[in-house]
Amino acid sequence: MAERNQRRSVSLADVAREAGVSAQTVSRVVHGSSAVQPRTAERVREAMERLGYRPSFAARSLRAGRYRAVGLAMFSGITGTANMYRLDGIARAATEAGHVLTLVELGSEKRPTLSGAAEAMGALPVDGLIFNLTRRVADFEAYRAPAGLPTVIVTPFAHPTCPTVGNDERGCSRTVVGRLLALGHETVFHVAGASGSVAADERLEGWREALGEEGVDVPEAIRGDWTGASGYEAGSRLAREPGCTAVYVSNDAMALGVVEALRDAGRRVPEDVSVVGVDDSLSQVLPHDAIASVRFDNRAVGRRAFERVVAGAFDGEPEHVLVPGTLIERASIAPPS
Amino acid sequence: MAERNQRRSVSLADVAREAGVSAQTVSRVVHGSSAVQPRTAERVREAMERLGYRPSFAARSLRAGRYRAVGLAMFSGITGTANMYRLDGIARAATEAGHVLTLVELGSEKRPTLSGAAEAMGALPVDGLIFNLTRRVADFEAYRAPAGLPTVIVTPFAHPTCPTVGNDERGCSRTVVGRLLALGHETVFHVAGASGSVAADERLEGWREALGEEGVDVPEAIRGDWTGASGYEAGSRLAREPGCTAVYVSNDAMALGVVEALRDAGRRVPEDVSVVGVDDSLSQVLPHDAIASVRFDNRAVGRRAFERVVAGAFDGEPEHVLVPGTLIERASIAPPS
DNA sequence: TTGTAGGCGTTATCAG
DNA sequence: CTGATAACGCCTACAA
Repeated sequence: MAERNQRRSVSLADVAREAGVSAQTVSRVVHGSSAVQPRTAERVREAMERLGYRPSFAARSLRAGRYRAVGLAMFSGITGTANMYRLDGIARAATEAGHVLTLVELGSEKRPTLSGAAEAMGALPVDGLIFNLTRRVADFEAYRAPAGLPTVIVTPFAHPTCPTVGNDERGCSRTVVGRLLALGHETVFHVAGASGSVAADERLEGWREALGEEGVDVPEAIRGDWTGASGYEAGSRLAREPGCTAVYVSNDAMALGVVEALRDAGRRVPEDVSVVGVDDSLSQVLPHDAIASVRFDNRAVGRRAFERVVAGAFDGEPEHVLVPGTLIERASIAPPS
Repeated sequence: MAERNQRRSVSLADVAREAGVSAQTVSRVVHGSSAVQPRTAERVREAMERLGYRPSFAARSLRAGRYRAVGLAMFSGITGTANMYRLDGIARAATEAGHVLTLVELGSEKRPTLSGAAEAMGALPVDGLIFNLTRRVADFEAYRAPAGLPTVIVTPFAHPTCPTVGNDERGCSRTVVGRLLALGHETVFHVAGASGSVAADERLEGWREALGEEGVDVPEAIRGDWTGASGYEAGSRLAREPGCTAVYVSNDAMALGVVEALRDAGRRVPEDVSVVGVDDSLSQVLPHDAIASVRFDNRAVGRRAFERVVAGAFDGEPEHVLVPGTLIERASIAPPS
C-alpha cells in the first residue's frame, strides 16, 4: 500500500542494472560524455528518470576530496542590516562561483569562541570558513585556523594569522568628524550604539581619535542602544547642551530620534544642529531623504570574504581589508549659523 | 621551506599509523567509546592533535546515508524583513536540532523554477528542501518533490502535494478591515505593495474580499512599491479623497509616508484618518510607537518549515499552515470623528 | 564504445 | 579491549 521506506538512495549501480549497462556508462551519461552510443545513452536516461536518480554529494566529494562549499558562522544571529547584507553578498558570490554556503548560527550559545566554532564546523561540508563577528570573542588573538581549512574573519580588527575583511568603522568616524569640522562646527557630539557591539565601540573610539587629532574638545559621549527611542532620549539631552551644533550618531534609527527630539525642543535641524547617522538604512523608509548618513557596502564585504576564502591557503602576512563607507550628504547637515 | 600542499586530508588511518593502533580504535576514541584502554585513548588523542585530524563529512555521510542538513533555496534574495527573519528562524531551529543549513540564493536567475531548484539542490548535502517563495513561479502547481527528498514550500498558497507554511496574508487584511469597520469607518482604502510580490497581491486580494463580504464599497487601490516615498505619494492622493477616513497600507515604510502626506495636507492622524501598516518593522526605529501594524512571526514560519521538512516524507494530503499575524494597535487608529 | 579494478574515509559487524 | 573486513556511491585509470 504505502510506498516502501526507501532508505538507500538510488545509485549509479541501480541505474546501470535497470538499463543493462555498467555503472561507468551511467556515469558517462550523467557527465554528458560523447563516448556513449546515443541509443545506450537514451536507455540510461530513461532508467535514471524511472528510478529518480540523484548524484550523491557524499560520494562525489569523498572522491574529489573537496566540497565546493564554504562554511559561514554567524556569531550573533543574522538579523540586523549589516549581517543581512553581508550574508547576501557571501551567498551571491558563492552561487556565482558554483559554491554552496553551509550556514551555522551560533547566536544561541552564550559565549561562542572561534576555536569552538572551527571545531564544530571542521566536520561539516566546507572547504573554508568565514566567521562573521559583531561582538568581541575571548580567543580572537589566540585563534589559529585548522590545517587545510582557510579561515577569513569578518571584523574591523586585524588578526595575527587570519585574513580579515570589515567595515572601516574608524574611518567612518574620521570622515564624519572631518566633514562637520570643515563646515565650521566647533566640535562634534556623539551618540554611540549598544555597548559590546564592535561597530559601536569602534565608531566611538574613532570619533575620539578624530577629534583628538584635530585638537578639538571631546564632549562626553552618550550611549544609546540602537533604537529610535534611545536616540530620542539622547537628543533631549543634547538639546540642553549649549555648544552642541553637530551630532554624529552611530546609526540611523537613533539619528532619527535625535532629530525628532531636537525639533521637539525647539532646535532646528540643520540650521541649529547638524545630524549624521550611519548605515543609510532608512533611505527606502523615510518619505523624504532626510538624514545624512554613512553607507557601508556590506555586500562587498561579504563578497571579498568569500573570494578570499576560496582563494585558499595564505602564506606569510595575512591581508586585512577595510572597506570604506561613503558619506551621503543630505539636508540634515549645514554649516553652523 | 613552505609547508607541503596537503591535498589529502588527515584520515583515521593516518592517525592510527601515528599512534600504532588500528583505524577502528581511533574511530572509537573519536566517538568516546568506553571500550578503549585509557592509555591507548590518550596516545590516540595525542596523535590526532599532532596531525590535526578532522572527521570527513563526506565519508561519514556516505556511510550514514544522510547528512543532517536541509537545503534552503531563497528564490529572490535574502534581504527584506520577512526573508531575514524566516532565514533566522530556520537557521536557529536547524542549529538546535543539530542540523546544518545548505543555503542557495536563486536571486540572480531571472525566472527560477521549483523543478530547476530541486534538480540543482538534489546533488547537494541535503536531506530535505525548503523553498522560500516571495514571488510566483511558473511551475508551482506542477512541481513534484523528488523521491526521497521531502520538500516544504514557504508561501501562503496551498500546493497539491507539498506541505506549505506561510503568513496568513488574507487573514491579515481581514483583521485590519474588520477592526477599522468595527471602529465605525464607512470603508477602508488600501495602498498595495510592489506588484508581483505574493505578499502584496494576497493582502490586496484579501482586502477586496473582506470589504466585499461586509457589503462595503470597495475603493480603488493605490499601488506603491514598498518605499516610504511611494507611500507619501499615495497619501497625497488619499488626502484628496473626501470619503477616506481609514487606510490599510501593505507595509510600514509606506504607512509612514501616508501619515506624513496626510499631515502635510492638513489632515490629522488619527482624528481625521486612521492608518494601519503591516510587518511592524519600524517599532525599533521610530522614536515613538506611532503606527498601528500587523506583526507576523516570520521566525515561527521558518521554524515550522524546518520542523516539517525534517519530519520526513508525507503520506496523503499535505498540510498547509498559515501563521496568523497580530494587529498591534497604536495611536494611528481611532473611530472616525 | 563499453567494462573492470581500486580507493577516497568511515563505521557496523564479527572475530580474536 | 583491539583488530580485520566490507560496504556506502562515485570517478580516474586502464583494459578489452
